[in-house]
Amino acid sequence: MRIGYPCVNESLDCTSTSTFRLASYSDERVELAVGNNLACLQRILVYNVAQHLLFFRIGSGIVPFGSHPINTFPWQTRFAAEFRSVGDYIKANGMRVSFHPDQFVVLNSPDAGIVERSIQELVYQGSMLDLMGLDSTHKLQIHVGGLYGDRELAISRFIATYQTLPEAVRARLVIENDDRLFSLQDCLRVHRAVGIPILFDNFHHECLNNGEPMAEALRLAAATWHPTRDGIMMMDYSSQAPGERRGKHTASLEEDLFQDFLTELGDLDVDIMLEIKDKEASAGRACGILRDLGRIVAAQTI
DNA sequence: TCATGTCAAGGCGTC
DNA sequence: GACGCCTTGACATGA
Repeated sequence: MRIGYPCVNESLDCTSTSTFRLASYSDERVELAVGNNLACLQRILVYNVAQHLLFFRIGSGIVPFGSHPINTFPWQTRFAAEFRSVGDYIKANGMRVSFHPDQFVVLNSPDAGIVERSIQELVYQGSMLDLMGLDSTHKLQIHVGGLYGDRELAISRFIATYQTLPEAVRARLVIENDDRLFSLQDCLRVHRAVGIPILFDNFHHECLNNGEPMAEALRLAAATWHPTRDGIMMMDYSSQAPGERRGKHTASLEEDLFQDFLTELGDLDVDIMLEIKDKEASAGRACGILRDLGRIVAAQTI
């Protein structure tokens, strides 16, 4: 079991997603930004290893306009050594990483242009994992997409598009149950059609479900992951922000709720991404709880 | 220097 | 049809 947090480290004075406006695009700015972003990503990973946080979601913006036609800078070759170095570090420390493309990636859109741009974005993000030399246990995480007033059609369009994806994307793509449109059961239908693993989100399941108890839902989702090809299940963990709109993520880990969740989890082995606003602070606390429970080993002193 | 508006990209729900 | 929300930081501009 690994614990992680997404994209941003609040303790370090750098960002791995620095960018600029499309209107001020230049190859020089791409080169500068990618160099800075990869250097910061490396620092974040070192920090994470020291804290024994071995799961990390890399931000989509490592390469500004990475899938936009304006970007013709050969960043894949220019930064091949840096990507490889990051990947080597990830492997050497037993880490696992993922990407979560933004909401603009909608594979089941009725608009062919949106689908094409979505595929290009997935190809871009998958190519970074390729450059890092990381296998198909490191994932690209998306939602099923929009409803467009017809659930059946929306699901069938996702399945049809999925079957046209490049193998490098398909091998890494996973779908996450969301909090408003596509429940775990919807994702299971997609899984049964094409074999795609389901990245389970406990908080979304609380918001939208078909009556499955949490423990059962976890096991249904975990069974969609092929042990060698996909690795153990990745999941997102969060809880409701007290007093806020339903579906809003909590600002800080509520330890009693996390303990309750671990009871539901039982002996299931998963990698947990804490989608909680204060990032590595809460991830560190979760790590401490699991260490006390003997679920993970203590961090190595370097 | 600081505050604030804005940024490639989608879709849903509300009014 | 317009707008806010998701979720979020940080770029870019103007005071």
